[in-house]
Amino acid sequence: MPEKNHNESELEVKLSEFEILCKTKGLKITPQRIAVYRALIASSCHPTAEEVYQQVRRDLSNISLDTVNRTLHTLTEIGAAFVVEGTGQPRRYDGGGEGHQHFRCIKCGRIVDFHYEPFDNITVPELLDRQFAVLRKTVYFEGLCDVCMGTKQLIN
Amino acid sequence: MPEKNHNESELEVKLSEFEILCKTKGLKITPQRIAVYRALIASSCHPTAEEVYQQVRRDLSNISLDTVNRTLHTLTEIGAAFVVEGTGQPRRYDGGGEGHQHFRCIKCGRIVDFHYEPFDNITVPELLDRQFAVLRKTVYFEGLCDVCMGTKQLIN
DNA sequence: CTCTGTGCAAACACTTTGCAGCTAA
DNA sequence: TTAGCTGCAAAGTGTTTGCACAGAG
Repeated sequence: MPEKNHNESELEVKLSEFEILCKTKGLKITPQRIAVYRALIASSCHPTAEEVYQQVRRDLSNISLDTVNRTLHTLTEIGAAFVVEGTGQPRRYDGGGEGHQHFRCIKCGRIVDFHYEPFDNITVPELLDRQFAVLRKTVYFEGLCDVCMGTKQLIN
Repeated sequence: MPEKNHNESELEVKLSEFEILCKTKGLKITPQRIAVYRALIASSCHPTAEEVYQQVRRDLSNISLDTVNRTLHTLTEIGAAFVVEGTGQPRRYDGGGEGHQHFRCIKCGRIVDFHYEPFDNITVPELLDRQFAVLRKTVYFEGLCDVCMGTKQLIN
């Protein structure tokens, strides 16, 4: 699993914010939760539960895949993680950190991250904002990636 | 499955466009494909394969769920349908018609459609447009819906 | 006539659940 | 101490695949 260049302090900040969030929600702070969250934000891609599991195992050698699944789901519910859009199987997660957007190829399912400044601060429609608590705003594109377009042209 | 107020001619146009698309991609025009596509665009929500199946059965009483699944997948590949973002199980599909956006509750998974003019014509970043064929642009929000916020407050 | 699409059934992959022991607070 | 968490194993659920027949082009 590729890793990000997080500096130490940034990581610490995120972790303590996470612990506070857990406490707020009445969740206990367990080594497993810390490890899963840590692995998630350390990953630069959008790992599956399995991938997070493999990573976390390095520290907690006897954590179970179920716990990773359950924890990921929990993180998702408290807004500490998100399921990547347009997902097929297996589900892919995102630490929800820096602003970036996704492009997904409808043919091969590949997800390409990109960052486009103007999308960083989209305004939430008033109506929506009044009614719901918006935790995450994403712009999401779908279409054919370069590889699949190439393939297409060869076939047709 | 709730239905849209499509007028006849609009439906016809969509269907013939669909047939042309199929031909372009070298796909045969079968009653099953027509029926699935028809059911999909007639639905105002984001039906699951199962829901489409139930609908289609009214006309093609012995179509199989597998065919519906397979067809939905095919439509997805040719850009005639899309999988709704942030999907868990079961997958939900969208005919990709009118511009609208989605809000998804991270707690209960409910998907709320909304329409906000300014989001209708988002510009695709040049870099992306050069490299990929963007077929669909979506703004997608996640957070807590009114119901789940209410619940939350009662619990904590 | 040919080759793709369909229906059926079995196989899969991932996710969820139940329970007993464990652990953070 | 005690609610909540974890690990294990088993059960689900939705999706995919292989094959033979049927039907579109």
